[in-house]
Amino acid sequence: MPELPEVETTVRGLARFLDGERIERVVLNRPNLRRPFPPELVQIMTGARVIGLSRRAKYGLIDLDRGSTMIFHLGMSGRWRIDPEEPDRHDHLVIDTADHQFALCDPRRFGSVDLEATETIDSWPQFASLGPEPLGPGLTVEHLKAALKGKVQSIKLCLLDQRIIAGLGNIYVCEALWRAGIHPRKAGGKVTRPQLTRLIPAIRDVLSASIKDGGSSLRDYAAPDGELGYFATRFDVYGRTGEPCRRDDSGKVRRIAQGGRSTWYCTKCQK
DNA sequence: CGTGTGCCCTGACAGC
DNA sequence: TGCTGTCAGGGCACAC
Repeated sequence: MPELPEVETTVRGLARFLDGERIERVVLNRPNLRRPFPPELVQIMTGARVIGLSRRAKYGLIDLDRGSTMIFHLGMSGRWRIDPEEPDRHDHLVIDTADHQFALCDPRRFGSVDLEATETIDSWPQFASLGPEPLGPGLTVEHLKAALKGKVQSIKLCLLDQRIIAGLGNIYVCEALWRAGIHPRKAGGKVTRPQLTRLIPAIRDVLSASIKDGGSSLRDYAAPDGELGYFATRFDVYGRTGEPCRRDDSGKVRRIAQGGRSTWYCTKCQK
């Protein structure tokens, strides 16, 4: 379920227990997720100290004191379990520190784990082509105007494109388009300047609200058997097929398919 | 190049 | 109670 807010929440949660700690043991329970685990992963991580955790787009980064950074992606179903009471059959990678255990659990195995040099992390191919962070200074109307110029593809699919904005997924694209009053089928290149001007705070607000939500539910994760990666958010359109619009209750939420995935929007207030 | 399609994988749920 | 079909928050390879 992880989109940007879930990854951010996960990274913050991990940091509380992992930052500054020495990794005593790393166990791989299978050879790969989406890709094979890096061959040197266990050797490099074992005995290393964690010196920082951060997020880029939907990737979590764990910096080690050996000049390497472990990069994880949670795919569709990944999450970190902290101090699990019982092993799960989908715990594919397990890390032990002196005081805690961290299990990367991912039933669908669409996630990934990579190891890269910390110094050159920005030129890692998966990072080099990413667009600006939605919560950073790079997301501006000028950037969007330029990135969407001439696009005939729908704005919904444009916003899912990580090269245009990094970190948006299906839920928050639907929610942001609803907040900004933009029809998901509108061509990217035809979204007007006033709409783009509304879209940026719409994106920032919906992501910030979710992170805040996740952050508050992190309290629950303080328990030794806590799990990371899930939190409840109240959505305005996502999954609300047939229900009245929260802005204008004469509008109805409708579900359509775009690029093989579902989009929810209000038939009345999104133009 | 831009755009569209199908697939990787397991689990949850609806309907019969 | 099984079975079957559908869908799921992501990203990539591939075809045109």
